[in-house]
Amino acid sequence: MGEHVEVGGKVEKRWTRRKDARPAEIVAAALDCFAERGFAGTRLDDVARRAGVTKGTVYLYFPNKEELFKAVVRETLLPHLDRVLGGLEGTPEDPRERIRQAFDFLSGKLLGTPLAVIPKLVIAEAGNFPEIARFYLDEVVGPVRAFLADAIHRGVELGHFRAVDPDHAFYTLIAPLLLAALWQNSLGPHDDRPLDGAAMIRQHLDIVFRGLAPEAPAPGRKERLP
Amino acid sequence: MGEHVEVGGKVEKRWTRRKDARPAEIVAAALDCFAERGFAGTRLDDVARRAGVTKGTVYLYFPNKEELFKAVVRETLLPHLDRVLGGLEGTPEDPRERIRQAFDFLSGKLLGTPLAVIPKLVIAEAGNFPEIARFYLDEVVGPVRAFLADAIHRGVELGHFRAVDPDHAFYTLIAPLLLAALWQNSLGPHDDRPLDGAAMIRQHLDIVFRGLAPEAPAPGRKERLP
Amino acid sequence: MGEHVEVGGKVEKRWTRRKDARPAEIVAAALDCFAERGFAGTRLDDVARRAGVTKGTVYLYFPNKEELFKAVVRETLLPHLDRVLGGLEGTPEDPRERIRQAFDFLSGKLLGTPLAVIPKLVIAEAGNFPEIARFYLDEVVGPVRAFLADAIHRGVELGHFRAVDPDHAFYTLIAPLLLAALWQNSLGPHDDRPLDGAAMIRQHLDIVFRGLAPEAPAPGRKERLP
Amino acid sequence: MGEHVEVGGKVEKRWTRRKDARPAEIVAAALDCFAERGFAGTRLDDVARRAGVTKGTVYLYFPNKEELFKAVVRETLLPHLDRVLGGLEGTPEDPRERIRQAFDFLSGKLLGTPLAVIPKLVIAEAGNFPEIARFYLDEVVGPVRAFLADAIHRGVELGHFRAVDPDHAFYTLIAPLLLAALWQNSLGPHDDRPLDGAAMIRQHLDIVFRGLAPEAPAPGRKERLP
DNA sequence: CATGAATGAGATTTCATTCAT
DNA sequence: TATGAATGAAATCTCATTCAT
Repeated sequence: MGEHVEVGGKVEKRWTRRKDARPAEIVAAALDCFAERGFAGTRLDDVARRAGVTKGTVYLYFPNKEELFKAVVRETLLPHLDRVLGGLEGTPEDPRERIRQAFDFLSGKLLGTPLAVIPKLVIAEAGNFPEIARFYLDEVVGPVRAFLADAIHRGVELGHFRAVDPDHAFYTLIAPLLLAALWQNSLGPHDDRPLDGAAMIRQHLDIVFRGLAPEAPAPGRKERLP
Repeated sequence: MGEHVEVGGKVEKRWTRRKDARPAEIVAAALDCFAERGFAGTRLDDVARRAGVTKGTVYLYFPNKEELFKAVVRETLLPHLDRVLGGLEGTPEDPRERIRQAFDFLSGKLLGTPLAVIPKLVIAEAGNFPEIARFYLDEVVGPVRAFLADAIHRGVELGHFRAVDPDHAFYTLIAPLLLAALWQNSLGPHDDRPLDGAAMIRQHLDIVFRGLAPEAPAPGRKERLP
Repeated sequence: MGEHVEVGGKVEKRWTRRKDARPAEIVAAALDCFAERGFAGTRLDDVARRAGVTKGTVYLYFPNKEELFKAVVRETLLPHLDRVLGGLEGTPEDPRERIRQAFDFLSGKLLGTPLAVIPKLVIAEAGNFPEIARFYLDEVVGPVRAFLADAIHRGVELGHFRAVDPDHAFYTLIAPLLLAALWQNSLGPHDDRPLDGAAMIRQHLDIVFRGLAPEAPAPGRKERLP
Repeated sequence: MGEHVEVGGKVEKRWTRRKDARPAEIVAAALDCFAERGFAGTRLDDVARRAGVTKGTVYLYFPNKEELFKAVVRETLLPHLDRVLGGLEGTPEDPRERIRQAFDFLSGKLLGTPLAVIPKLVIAEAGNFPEIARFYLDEVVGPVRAFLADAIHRGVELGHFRAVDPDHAFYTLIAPLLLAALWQNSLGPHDDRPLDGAAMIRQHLDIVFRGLAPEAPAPGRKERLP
């Protein structure tokens, strides 16, 4: 048995000690695997190999597969949560601006980043991991829904929007963003027509803002849509 | 245990249940299991038990787990496909009516029915079953997208809609319906706020149709929105 | 892969169905293994091979190794318990006769039978299986101790024995029997001097009965010791 | 973490504990673990933790688990062997006194000391460690048996005892002592009736000595047994 | 000397699949 | 057709052992 192994095209020594880096590397590798094959479909051997370690090392940092899964969701989400939800707390008073800014943030943070696989993972495994489902509801869905529904609500109150149910409108607003994230990690790669998520989202907001505009052609109002 | 029982002096088959129903029962049971736990997370034992048969019987009708999975998706989809896609071929010339009618159809066929778990299943397993992914793209996504994008396109041409990209607008239209279906089979059960999918969809169409309406200045326009 | 396997020198078909026989065969095989190597030292593979089945079959009947172990102790003990403890309920009024008869029974049931490995097993694994320890105390040690201590007690009351502590005398009585059982399954096989357990026990009872005889040379008493 | 710490202005070795003590500490810790869980059931990690060191350190002193086990039995036994067996070589000519003194010694050295777990360990692992079995037979069982059997033999020759088989009588004599040691380290802790080993042994010797006493009537008899 | 991260062989356990009945 | 005992490959998990620091 040789003294060296090839990892990602690079020859490395066995027995390299990198305590601090390991857990994060394993979590990253696991995220990829879980996203590709789901929880049950992922073999710890694959996670280990992808992380450039052996199975034993995975168990050095995570007591079992289930805890690794939870760690993956949490760890992948947590560092972004503050920034994303913090990003929502933008200043603009105008509800449309608030929403648009939030969407810029969300789509920037979500689409095309590894974070985008999390929704798929959570949706797919909610049945097996109620704990994760609730965590995601509390920490992600809840705040985002609160922020957007509140913005819509204020838009209605301030006369920028028609009288709509803010909670239902929330789905109208958010669904295409989520769908784009799911698409990229499921059917997208098998589809021949590529989806330009950012462009789609731009037009989406445009349509929805017009759809939310007050009934009467409020005289003197200037709709500015980029 | 013998193959026959004597009932009232007559020898009868022990299992009188129509044997032709068996495969369908197994598929139905499998759909539930796959939807709950995913492909790899589902044990054939569970499928069998839920179908009221034994594992061996499953293998009588399906050569292996993978084929059972494909059968589930196909069989669950196929009997609806014609009706749904046929239903899309509704007559109304007015694009908004066409779309509205299609949505009535789709949400009626999807939300709250066992069919609603299919999208989740396909999204979750697309990585493991490219064949299924392509089948779903070809047989479901494609036609629906073609129909809706075409309706939008014609709406634009006929002056009912503003000039929008029909492919992108398709996502704006369809996303909340899909999201509702996913929600019901993943996070919904863990959320304390129930989602009234039909009501949401109604308002959604309302918003989108207004958002697609041509620029206001054209006087003499008759917006008819229920 | 051949259609036949060699089990115990005999060629047998694979896939022989013997539902009723299996659990007992597995328990018997496991008893041997556990007795030889202890709980942790026993590989389920060995148990399976010795029982002429595969690992999977073991798990068909026992949920895990621990339950198999408990089953082994219980099942090995239970069928003998009634007979052994029942055998204690001998009729003779004379305490010495009661005790002697009980010892005949116990040594007949214990020495040289597979039952003899149980004490070793229980002693060795009491630390890991408190449940087994208590079971053995309750079901085996308790009754035997009660019977013998009671016989001694009555012997004292009736004037057949000196005034001794029956509980302590119980150890004097029983220890060599137990030691013989332990010996046969541990050091005995490595010793060059074979131990004739039955003979040893005979002399043991002789010594102890004399040692328990009342102080004064009770006139007219006839000690009959074989 | 540096190898040195500054204490009161002076640089001192961080680990001031005598390094010579380490192996003994590890052996002591291992004895406890092996006694509790058996050889295979003991994790080197536990041994290390109990000894206040790390696994690596164990390997500094013992080439592997098996050697550690052998070392435990040997090291635990050896320092006592001389004293115990030496103690047996007591002066008294009277065989009963010789035996009683030996028992005082043995029960003092065995009961309630860490030495008492060795018999359990040896009995439990004799199957896996024939070498240990033979070592124990040669170094412990042999000398003790020789001493006691010889004492009994001489007792018979000198007319202090009846004509008995010394080898069998050896078991009658020693069994309760051994049983007490086993009991304390296996079932005893799970029993609600505590065993006063010393008291039991006292009465035991009393009974056995009486049981070995020559037949009353024959004054001046000299029993000679082959 | 001592550490403890990393290893990898081997154990337990699961479960899709087979096949005698 | 239906069963379910039996299989065996592959998964998860454990832990004695190694070695860079």
